Amino acid sequence: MLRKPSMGRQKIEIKRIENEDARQVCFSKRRAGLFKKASELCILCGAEIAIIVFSPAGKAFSFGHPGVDSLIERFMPHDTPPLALSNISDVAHRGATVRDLNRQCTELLGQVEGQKKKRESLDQVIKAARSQSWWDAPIEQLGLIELEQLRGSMEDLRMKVVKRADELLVQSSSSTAGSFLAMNSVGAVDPFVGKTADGQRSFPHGLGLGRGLF
Amino acid sequence: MLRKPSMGRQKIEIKRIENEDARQVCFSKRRAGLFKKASELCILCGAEIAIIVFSPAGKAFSFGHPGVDSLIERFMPHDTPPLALSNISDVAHRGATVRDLNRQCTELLGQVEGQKKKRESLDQVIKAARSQSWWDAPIEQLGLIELEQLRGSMEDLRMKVVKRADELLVQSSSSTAGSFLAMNSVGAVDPFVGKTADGQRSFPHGLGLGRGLF
DNA sequence: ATCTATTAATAATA
DNA sequence: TTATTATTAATAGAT
Repeated sequence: MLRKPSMGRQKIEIKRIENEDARQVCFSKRRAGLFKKASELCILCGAEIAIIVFSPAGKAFSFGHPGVDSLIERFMPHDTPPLALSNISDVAHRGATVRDLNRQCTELLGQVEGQKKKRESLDQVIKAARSQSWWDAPIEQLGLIELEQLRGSMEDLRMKVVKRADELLVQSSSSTAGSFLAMNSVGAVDPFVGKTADGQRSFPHGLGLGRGLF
Repeated sequence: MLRKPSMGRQKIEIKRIENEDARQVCFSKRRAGLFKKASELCILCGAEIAIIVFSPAGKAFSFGHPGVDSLIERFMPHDTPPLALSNISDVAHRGATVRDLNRQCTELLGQVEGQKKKRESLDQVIKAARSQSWWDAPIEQLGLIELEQLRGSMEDLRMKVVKRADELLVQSSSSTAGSFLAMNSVGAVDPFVGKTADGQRSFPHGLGLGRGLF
C-alpha cells in the first residue's frame, strides 16, 4: 500500500488567516475544539461556562453549561466582578520596568475611559435614531427627480446640524469641541480623502460645487 | 544528571475529578488553555468571542474580544442600560509584578481595541435603524459627539447619492443633474478612523423603506 | 511554578 | 462538511 503523503500538521503563526476558505475551515474546527474543551472543563472540574462566538461572517454560536442565559444573568448584574478581559497575546516585555508599565497602564486606562464615554454617547444616538433613521434608504433605486428631492432634504438637515453645532460650540468653547467638529458652514477641508478604499473612484468630476453640503 | 522519569501525561476519563486539589489545579490549567484557544480563534479567524467561567468555588472569570459586554448585548438584545461597561479601575499597584502589569496592559489594549469595534458596531446599528420620518431627527438633543457621528453618516449618504447620480448620468445625460451634484462634503477630519477594510457585514434587518419617502 | 512523557488537537490534504 | 494522518500543542502527574 502506498502511504498517504501528508505533511501532517504544520506549525502556524497566530495571525489572521488571509485565505478565506482556509479561515472558514479553521474557524469551524477550532470552534468545535473550543466548545469541547469547555465541556471537558465543566465535567472535570464542575465549572459553569458560557461561550458566545460570532463568526467573521456575523453568525452566532454559543455553548452553555448549565445554560448561556442563566450564566449571563449571573454575570451581568454583578457590578464589580474580577473582570479578566481580553488576552490577546501575553506578550511580556520582560525587560520593562514596573514604572514604565505603570505609566503605560495609566495611559491605556485613560483611553478606555475616554472611549467609554464616546460609546455611551453613541448609545444615546441609537436611542434617538431608533425611530428615524435613513442611512440605508434604497438610493440605488431612485431616479433623478427623487435624487433632487433628496438633495433638498439633505440641505435642510445640514442646516439643522450646523445650527445645532453652532449652539454647542458656543456653550462649550473651551473644551475639545473644535477638534472634531470642524463642522462649520464653510467646510473647506477636502471631503474625499480616505474614502477610496472600496475601489470607488472619487466623484467630484469638477462639477459646480457652489454650495454643497456644509 | 539523572533523568527524571515522569509518567508524563496520562489519559484521563472525562468525569468529575473528586480530589479537590487536583480539581483546582486542573481548573486553573484548563481555564488558561481555554482562554488561549479562544484568543487564537479570534486572531486567526477574526471571530469575536465572549467567555464567562464560574469556578466550582463560584469565582468568576471572563474572556472577551471585544469586550464581554458588547458581545452579550449583541447575543441577546436585552434591554440593558447604555452603560454597562466593564471596569478595570484597579490599576492600583499593590506590589504588582512586571508580569501582572503586563497582563493589565494587555487587557487594556484589548479593551481599547474592543471599544473601537464597539463604536463601529454601533455605527452599523445606527445605519441599520429605519423609519419613516427621515429629516426630523431630534438634532436638538444631540451633543457634539453625536453630531460627529451624524456627520459621518451624512457623508456616507452623500456618497451614495453622488454615486447613484453618476450612474444615472451615464445612462442619460439629463440636464437637471448639475444642480444636485453640487453636493459637497462636510469636510471634517474624521476622528473615527479604522473603518473595516473588508466588506461590511449586512445586518439581517429587513429594511423596507419604500421609495416615495420624500 | 516547572518539567516531560504522553495524549489531544489540528494543519494539510483529499 | 467529513476523513486521514503527520505533526504540533496541551496537559497529567510528579517535583
